Amino acid sequence: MPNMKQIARMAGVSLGTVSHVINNSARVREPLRQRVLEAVDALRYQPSALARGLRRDKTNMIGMVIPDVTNPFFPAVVRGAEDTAFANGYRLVLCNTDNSHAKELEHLEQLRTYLPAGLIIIPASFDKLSEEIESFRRSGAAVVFLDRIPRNWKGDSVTVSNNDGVFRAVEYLIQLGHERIACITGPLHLPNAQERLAGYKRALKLVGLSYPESYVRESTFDRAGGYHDALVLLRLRNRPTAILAQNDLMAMGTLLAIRELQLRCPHDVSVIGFDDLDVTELMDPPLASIRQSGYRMGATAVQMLLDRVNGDEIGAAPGRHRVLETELRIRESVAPPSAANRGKQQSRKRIRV
Amino acid sequence: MPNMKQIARMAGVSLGTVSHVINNSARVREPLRQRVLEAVDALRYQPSALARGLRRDKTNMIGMVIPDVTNPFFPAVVRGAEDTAFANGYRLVLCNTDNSHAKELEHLEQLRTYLPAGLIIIPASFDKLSEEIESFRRSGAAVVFLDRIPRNWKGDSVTVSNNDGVFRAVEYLIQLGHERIACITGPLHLPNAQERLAGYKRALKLVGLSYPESYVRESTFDRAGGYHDALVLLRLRNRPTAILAQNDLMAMGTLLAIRELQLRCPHDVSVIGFDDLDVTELMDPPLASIRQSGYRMGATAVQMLLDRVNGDEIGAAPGRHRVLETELRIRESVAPPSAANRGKQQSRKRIRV
DNA sequence: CGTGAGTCTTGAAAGCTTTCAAATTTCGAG
DNA sequence: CTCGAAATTTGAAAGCTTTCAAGACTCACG
Repeated sequence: MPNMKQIARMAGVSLGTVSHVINNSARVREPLRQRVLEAVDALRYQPSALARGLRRDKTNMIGMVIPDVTNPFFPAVVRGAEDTAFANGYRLVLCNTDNSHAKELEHLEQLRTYLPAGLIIIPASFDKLSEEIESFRRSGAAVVFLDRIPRNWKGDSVTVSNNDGVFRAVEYLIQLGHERIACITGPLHLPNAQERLAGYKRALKLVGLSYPESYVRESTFDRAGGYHDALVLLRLRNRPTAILAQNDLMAMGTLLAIRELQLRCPHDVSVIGFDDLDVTELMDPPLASIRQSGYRMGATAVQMLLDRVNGDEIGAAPGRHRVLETELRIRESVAPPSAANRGKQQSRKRIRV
Repeated sequence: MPNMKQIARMAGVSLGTVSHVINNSARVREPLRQRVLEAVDALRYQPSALARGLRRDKTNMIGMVIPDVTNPFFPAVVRGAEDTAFANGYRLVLCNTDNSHAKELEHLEQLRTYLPAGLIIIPASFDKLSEEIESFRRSGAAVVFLDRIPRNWKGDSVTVSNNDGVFRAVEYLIQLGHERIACITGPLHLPNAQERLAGYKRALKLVGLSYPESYVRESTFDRAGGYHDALVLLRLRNRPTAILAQNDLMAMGTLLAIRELQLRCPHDVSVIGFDDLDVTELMDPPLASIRQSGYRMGATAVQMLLDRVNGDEIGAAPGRHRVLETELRIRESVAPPSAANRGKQQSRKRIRV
């Protein structure tokens, strides 16, 4: 591991000059410049990122804090982030929180000691997070929230149009003739779950469809959760003819539950998910879904972060809030309600919320 | 961001003492010790990972170099690695190479300047890699190869029993009565693709089943590859009754191709994949697969790496080569060949390889 | 009370880079 | 050829920790 001193000696110049050549931080006359570059080449010198970070008070790392790479929505986000980070000379430190506040905190505290250029975070906790995040910003790191945004967050963020996406999906179901539409939500302390639920309610309200309270079930964003709550919904006396699951994993669980009860999708129950994972088109039946591009979210977040880092004044400009579009992808898991199920038509009245 | 100097002043001791308390690197009398700890608490002091790494010539980071998180097999590996890394106070820097040598090299060169404690790598290139890897080891980092191992690698590694896994799967197909068994392989410059192919050949040879050269198709480890080569196989005059795809993505592509040609799985063609991804049981039909646990691979790799790091002499002990078991998971995509297809029985003769 | 062996503490050096003020060189003009 | 301004180059300091040799204490023992 050669260092600058060796380069300086070999090139017959001072430390400062070597630094200037490497960083283009000052004009250096051509002959010297050449000698330095030759030495760098000869010794295969690479500056120590540690020493550099120590001196500059900032490294080229970006902390990426997510709940769990194993959840199939997140890898695309990570990839989008890593690609644009890499393209700009930055590296990603990946941290899984499992939605645990304690783990999140530990990751953040540790990350901070590396003086990363910034932080992309899909938060696990909301209220208690702010102090640690503030401490990050004070130390000069740019912070971008992704997918889930704490209410009082004033900085940069990237989300998708959760409300609208679900609204259009439910609207579509209604147009097909569905009147008994249920919704399996994620944990309602998460803003994105709330927004998706709001979109559901908005669509029903618009046409004056009512729904029993039992049609909305708060669950967890995984397959087991979807499976469990779908079972409950499907056993209701007044069984829904369509189920909107707030993500694809829950939708998969719903399909399993339907199969288990010997019902058929879409004949007996239509299902729509959210995310539009790659695999959903291979399922039985292929799953309709509200598409959001994780890749674009990750890429956008890092881009915003780098804009901040390269911008003149971190924290000076007001926070930007990017909202990416969603897109409804209809597949075979959705169909008009069958004659048998359509029977007990309900009168359209005001929704009770 | 308080530093040690401030702690020292506040506690009325010297820098050295603070360091000793924090690292337990020397006995410190209780009263001083207390004062230091109080100061640490009061100022919420955390040592700078950069300065520490610079001084110690080693950080608590582990470089994780993989082809692509977006490939559904890898997230489990990453997660397994991150979990055991985190549990031991280490952090993961994630790098995607897209199987490009250039990207791999750039990642490695950059990583090295951070003096990571170690490196877990699923290599993209093989021959040309050794120099950079050697340079890593010389700088004191432990290196563990995962999943794909260069021929001449003498250090630590983790793989699965590729050959055996495929052998048992093909054996199973043969027991069901299949005689026309095809194989879609990954790129054959990859050791794991070679091993899986060898397992296939071994099983056929054992019972003296021959197969036309056209039954082995080298493809890419993704859905598009599987789809494309399955189409070719399915259009052969002597259509195979079973296809072994060397990973689940290719198996999914195969299912798509079968559907596209209006054939039925498993009635017309049985399919077995490799990996046993979570989603495969939801597919149409549920996909049989040779299971390998990515999580365990990742966790094992980091454990081996940390053993090295904590061991006395890095590089002293000979390389350990862990081979994890695979397990055949039969699902509805596999059935005995139908009567119609079984017709043209072939005489069992020596295989030609 | 003096001494020597331990036991604690300390301060400085080292690890590698960036940056800044100061020193040196270059160059054009007179 | 000389001078002053402008352009380069330099060396030291700073950033924060760990580690090591050396100094300061403690304490039992004679």
